[in-house]
Amino acid sequence: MPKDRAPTRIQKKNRATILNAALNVFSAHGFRGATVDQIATEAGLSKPNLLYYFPSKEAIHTALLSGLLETWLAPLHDLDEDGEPMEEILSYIHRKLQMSRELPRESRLFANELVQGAPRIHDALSNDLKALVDEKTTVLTGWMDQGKIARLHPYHLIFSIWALTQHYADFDVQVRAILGEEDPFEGAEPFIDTLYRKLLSP
Amino acid sequence: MPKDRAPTRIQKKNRATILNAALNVFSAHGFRGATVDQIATEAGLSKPNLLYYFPSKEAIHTALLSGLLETWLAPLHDLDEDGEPMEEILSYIHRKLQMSRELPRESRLFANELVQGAPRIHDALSNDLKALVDEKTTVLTGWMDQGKIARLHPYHLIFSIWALTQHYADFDVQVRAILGEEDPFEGAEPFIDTLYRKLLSP
DNA sequence: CGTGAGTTTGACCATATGGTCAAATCAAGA
DNA sequence: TCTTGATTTGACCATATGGTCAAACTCACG
Repeated sequence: MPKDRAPTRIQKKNRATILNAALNVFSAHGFRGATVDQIATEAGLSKPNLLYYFPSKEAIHTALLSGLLETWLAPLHDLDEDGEPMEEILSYIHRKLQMSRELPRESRLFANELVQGAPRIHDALSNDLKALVDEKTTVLTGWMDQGKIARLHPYHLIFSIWALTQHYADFDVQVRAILGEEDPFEGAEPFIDTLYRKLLSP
Repeated sequence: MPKDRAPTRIQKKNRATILNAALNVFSAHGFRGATVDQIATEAGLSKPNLLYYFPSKEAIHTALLSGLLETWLAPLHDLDEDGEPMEEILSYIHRKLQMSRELPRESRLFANELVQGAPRIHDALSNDLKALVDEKTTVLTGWMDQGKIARLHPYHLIFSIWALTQHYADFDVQVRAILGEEDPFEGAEPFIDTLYRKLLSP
């Protein structure tokens, strides 16, 4: 393995290449379904060379997940207590849908992990994620108390946003099998927007 | 393999046992993540004995999927063109949520398959599923034309129902990590009900 | 250049896994 | 009870897979 000094030019490039290749493979096949050889080939490296940069398959997966968790939660993080409630929420939803459109691999990486019981990120869920959600539901409840948005179960409101937006990335094949040529996001955007405008109107 | 005469008592029992065990294992680990040994152990049989009833791992998986697809689509099938629109749709949603609660393994079996691109059921999606959805969206559009429910993109309306209801089965760990002790379905039921009443009101 | 650290790889290993087979055991009807 | 087909299994096989290692090769820098 590379010493833990400042990473060289080559180390930087290869680590990034590997993580990108691993994202392709893990998101498409899940942890168990992905093979180190597949990732190595995808990255254009030999297997031993890949294992020179990461000590194990598990290490690559962990590096990916923890590196992407922040990105994944950023939209919710940005929900601003001091903003205009309806606008803030709709903007959050918009950013979330945008992520499903632009980062479907990341969405499926987490989906794979969650569907199988999140064996490798259970801690992050009950700690970081729960903390963030608790913080933001407080904000939502505040807005409800002020009558700015309709009173709803704040946790389920957030779940619904996750479900509706991530569905288009996670179950992409199904959506496309039904819609045919039509671009899923074309119709999803106004549909979801309408849905939440109606739902949240006080 | 058993001859294709009328199945014996033992054949019936063992096939059922195997499919049930396989549902446990496949839904928890995905196709690639499940092992024949695991399924055999779960079923209380030896591996060769299990392979006496099904010719391969793939065959078990296929048998499961095709056997459960009907069950899975039944609620949508039951959506009755001649019923009262709002009531019909809310009833469909209710049945769908009930399935997430009572058949989470089945939900995750399909979720696993879909997230990974549905390599083994792509045909069923573009044929059976698409046909059924097309049929029912026609009904929905009819109701919209009559002004019985709000005008919305009918496909996305159905997607939203799938997303919101199956989320509770597929991402169960995440939901529970955030809700803690609270029963997810306790709050989900009224939340989703409210959501669609507001959304569908003309 | 020369040299040592950083990088790459062919060959290899242990284990896991899907699947096979012949022999043994069991069950039910004549 | 006897016989025959159904059922079960221990032993085995080929392949796939995660991971190791020593030797070879590159590259940056004095």
